[in-house]
Amino acid sequence: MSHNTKDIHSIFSQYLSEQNLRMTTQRELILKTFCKQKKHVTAEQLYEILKKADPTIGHATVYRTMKLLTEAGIARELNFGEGSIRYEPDTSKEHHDHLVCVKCGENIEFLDEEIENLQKRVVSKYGYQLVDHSLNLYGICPKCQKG
Amino acid sequence: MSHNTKDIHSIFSQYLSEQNLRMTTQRELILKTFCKQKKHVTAEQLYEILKKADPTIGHATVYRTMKLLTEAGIARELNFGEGSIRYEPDTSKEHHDHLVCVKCGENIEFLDEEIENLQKRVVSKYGYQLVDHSLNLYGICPKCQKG
DNA sequence: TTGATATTGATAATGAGTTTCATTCGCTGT
DNA sequence: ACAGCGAATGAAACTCATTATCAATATCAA
Ligand SMILES: [Mn+2]
Ligand SMILES: [Mn+2]
Ligand SMILES: [Zn+2]
Ligand SMILES: [Zn+2]
Repeated sequence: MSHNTKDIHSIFSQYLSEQNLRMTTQRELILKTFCKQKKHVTAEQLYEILKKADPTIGHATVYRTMKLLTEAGIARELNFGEGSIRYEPDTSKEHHDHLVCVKCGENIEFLDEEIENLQKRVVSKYGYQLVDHSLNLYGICPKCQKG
Repeated sequence: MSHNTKDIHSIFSQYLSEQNLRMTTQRELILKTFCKQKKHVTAEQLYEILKKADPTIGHATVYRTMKLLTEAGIARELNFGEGSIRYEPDTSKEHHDHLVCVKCGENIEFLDEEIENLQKRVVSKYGYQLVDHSLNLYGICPKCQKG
């Protein structure tokens, strides 16, 4: 269920060759750096981190590559309504949704099988074919409730 | 449970006076026009509609007013990941979530009490205090499945 | 090694939304 | 009706995330 870096690298390579695209040193670096992140990062945040390893890397290349990683099923886009997209690895763990603190941004990943199943029930009730879903719960974390 | 236009107007008036703000002809027109909409509109779409009634109305006024209506509890912001915010009346019906067709944008409003309750269970499990939630299901509608 | 073509990074452009600011408006008291 | 003051407006400039353009460069199959 969980992939190591090598697996992910070959998943990406394969995706690229299927699309007649090429593996490059920039794409390798971005993939490696992205996978190392512990938190959900925006493209801009990742760009700042990448500049330390390669100061010549381009802004647009990071955006372009994150889009490719998403298409390849390696990254998942998260929209917490902040105005920018965050990314998380999509292959390293099971699907999950997010519980986000509106004060400090801290967030918890959860998976509720019952909710997942009920979502499927809603979708089929209306004859839709499920493609994706986005469930974000917004609240105040225990720490921020005190402060 | 449901409000008519007059109710909503007085809700807005009251909110404005509480905040030491003023009712204006622009705000009245925007409120009236917004409430007439059958679909979820973006501020930009509403601006285009409003220009027909008042060609002098300003872009910024529409954005500013939609924000006020949201604060007043009259409008609700929806984020379907399209890059812009849509608005729907928040007082005219019960809370609901959305099932959106990724092909044509058609969307269905649904309310699943079981899902709502399970969400509360998740939030309290982690000691958070629920503020809001956003559940969007993305799929392909029956019509688009054929095409 | 070569050549076709994909990729890159600098830069300009886009699009949603916000800020600024001089002018106008709404409201309260006269 | 009138004055005065702060709030509101519209035009235009601005911000911020993201995308498009394009000349120079890198990749890879032959
Ligand atoms: Mn996550
Ligand atoms: Mn709705
Ligand atoms: Zn917090
Ligand atoms: Zn459809």
